[in-house]
Amino acid sequence: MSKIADKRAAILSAALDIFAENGFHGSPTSLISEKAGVGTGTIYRYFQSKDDLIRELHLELDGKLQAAIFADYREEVPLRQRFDNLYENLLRYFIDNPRECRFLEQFYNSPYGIAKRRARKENPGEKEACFARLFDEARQRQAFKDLPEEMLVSLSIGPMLYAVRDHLAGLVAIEDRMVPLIVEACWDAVARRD
Amino acid sequence: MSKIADKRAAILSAALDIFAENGFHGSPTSLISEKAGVGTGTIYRYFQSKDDLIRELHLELDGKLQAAIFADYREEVPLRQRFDNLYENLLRYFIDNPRECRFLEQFYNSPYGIAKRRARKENPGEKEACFARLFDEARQRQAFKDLPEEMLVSLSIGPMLYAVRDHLAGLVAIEDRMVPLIVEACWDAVARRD
Amino acid sequence: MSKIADKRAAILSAALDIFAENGFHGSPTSLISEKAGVGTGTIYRYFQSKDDLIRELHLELDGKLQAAIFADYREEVPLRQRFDNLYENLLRYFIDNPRECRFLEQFYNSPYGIAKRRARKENPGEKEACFARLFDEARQRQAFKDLPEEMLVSLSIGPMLYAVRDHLAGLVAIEDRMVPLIVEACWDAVARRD
Amino acid sequence: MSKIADKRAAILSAALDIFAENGFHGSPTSLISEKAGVGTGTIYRYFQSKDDLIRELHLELDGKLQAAIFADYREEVPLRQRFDNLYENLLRYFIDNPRECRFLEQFYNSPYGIAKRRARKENPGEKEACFARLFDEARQRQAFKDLPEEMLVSLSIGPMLYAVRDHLAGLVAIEDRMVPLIVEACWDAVARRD
DNA sequence: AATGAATGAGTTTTCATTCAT
DNA sequence: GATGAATGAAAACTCATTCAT
Repeated sequence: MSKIADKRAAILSAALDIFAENGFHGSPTSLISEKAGVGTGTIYRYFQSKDDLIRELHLELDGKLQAAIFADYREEVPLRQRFDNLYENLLRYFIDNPRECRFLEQFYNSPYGIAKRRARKENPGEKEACFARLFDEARQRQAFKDLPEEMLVSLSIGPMLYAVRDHLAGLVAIEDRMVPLIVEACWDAVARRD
Repeated sequence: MSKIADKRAAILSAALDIFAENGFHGSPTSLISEKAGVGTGTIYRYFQSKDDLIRELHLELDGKLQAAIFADYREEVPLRQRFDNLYENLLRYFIDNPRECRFLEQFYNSPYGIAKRRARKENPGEKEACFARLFDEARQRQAFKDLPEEMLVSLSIGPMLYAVRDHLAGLVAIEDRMVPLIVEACWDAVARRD
Repeated sequence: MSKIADKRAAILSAALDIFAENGFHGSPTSLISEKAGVGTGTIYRYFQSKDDLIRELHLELDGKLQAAIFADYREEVPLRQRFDNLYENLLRYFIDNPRECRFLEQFYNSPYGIAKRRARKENPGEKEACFARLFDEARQRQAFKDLPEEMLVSLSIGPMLYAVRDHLAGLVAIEDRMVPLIVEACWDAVARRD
Repeated sequence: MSKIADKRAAILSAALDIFAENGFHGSPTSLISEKAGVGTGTIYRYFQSKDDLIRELHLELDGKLQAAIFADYREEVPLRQRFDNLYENLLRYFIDNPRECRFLEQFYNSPYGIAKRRARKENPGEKEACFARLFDEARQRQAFKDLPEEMLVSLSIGPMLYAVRDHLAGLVAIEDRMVPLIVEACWDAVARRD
């Protein structure tokens, strides 16, 4: 790891801490540079602006998140098993990485994130495609409710993300035994009842 | 409607517009007063500070939201009917009032809102109690999954709020025919499968 | 006393209280009108501006002060007796009227007061003339130090005003037995030593 | 002198000028920064707030003042000589440094200064102790009037400070030959008459 | 390349004054 | 005459960004 990468990484890590704690607007760049152990000007050698730093941080975290979710993904296993695998990975990643979760939550609720998601919808990546295939297959098998694919994604991910949000806010406690039940809730939300 | 209520209402409405659009921090009070058609100082005749304005706006909207949800609520109808009634009202309110939805989403994700929700958990109001009774009854009848009440609330409300969030972001379109299906998704997320 | 005089007097009294407590700049006119029990606009029916209110209040208090000092003044008694009489009256007035003292102290240290005193020097009133005669007589009799009259006034009044200032600030306590000693200090400051 | 000291000193000097002229409340920070030739934000790099700037400026000036007063002080010379030395130094310092005098006058009449003086009374520094010893010694020798030490300080300093105040206001002119007479007035104010 | 002092536009808030009622 | 709601200019202070070193 080069010196350059070190500084960049230090800035991103400090930014993550502080954004997760105080939000984008409650986080002066001076605080970030201080926590990162670099000069205030140094941020601007690695990032064009604070906004750019936020977007780059998102890219970084989004990559890690996808890697975590798809770490042990296998297309060939049965549908339900694939679903459970993805959602459990997602849930565990957020529980284990609260800073990342808070940042991403914030990001996707901000103008930055809304634009990003719109762009991604137009131009989906490999992982999104994988997700889409899963939901498409389920729909074709009549396993899911008769709703558009994007709606099914929202509905199935909602239970988990709300549970995590309240867990991180200290309003509920997700214990280990609850993990499968939460994943089940995600499936049940979109599964067709017989 | 008196003159006094007019100004206050104009400020609250302008603030709602602008907060929903730009977030709390992206909304200078000068923009709010301009949009409300009042002087910059006038905001401070009705609200002690910008923070106070945010909190008062929340109170206002929270009251309206609760009124909308419980508009036609009847304790005596069957459990599932009560559930469907509440969740459909909630969904329709947010679809019909996107500014309110965005504001509340933001509020409950901010330090203000997290504190508020903690306080409410300690000291629940009448409506919360009503909600709690519903979930308690369902659990006693073994209708819901074996999870703490708060977790069930998070899980059941998540599908809808995520669907609405994406709808308001323009990523999916909630059509009228989907409303019962979304409500069903909320129920299914927490219902016990036989 | 007419209604009109009542309101005016109420405003002046409230202003005195608040100026003495908080200083000119720490005293919003709204606070003054509230304490006076009148509308915020009413002040501007009796006074052209806040500055004007301050100047008028000064005039009022200055009149009262002079009346108090000269209440029992008699030109025909011996010099020293006249001096003691004036200075004791002054000291007692300030001890008994701390608000007035604080206001006047402030006033004479402000741009308003400095201009006022310059004007008065150019164009002395009856009481100033009386004072001047006293000091003039003393100098002619070689009773006072060889200094200009105004300087003698400053030197002789300084001990008392500093003692009162510190008394009102709570740093020293002027007890009754000290009054003659303080007056004596004023005399001694300017008296020629033999 | 480093660059950093330059800016700080420029701000303090500009602030002194403007405070002395217009008072604390009549001196916007924007005026200070403009006069100092720095940006508006720069003040806040060196001082936490305007209040802090005022307090720091006081500390600076108070230090200089004490240094000037005690520049050639010697404990071993006779009492009267020590007194004359201190008071003449004080007088000359104020005549030579009118801005400093006006600032300090204002400061000690403001809430800042009153608190400061109370604190100093509780917890006197080295110079105050020196002053106290002088007055104590004088009282034990029956040289001074039978009054508490603090009162003697007020009475003895009053003549000079009033004379200086009126001198700086342009109402009297202190000429060089008057200096010993003014110092004598200070002594006479508190000295016991035989 | 890295720094961090300096900047000034932009933000919240106050308050003397006005004017419609 | 009296009111007090409304005003907006002006104040203190913040912080993303620049640039000389």
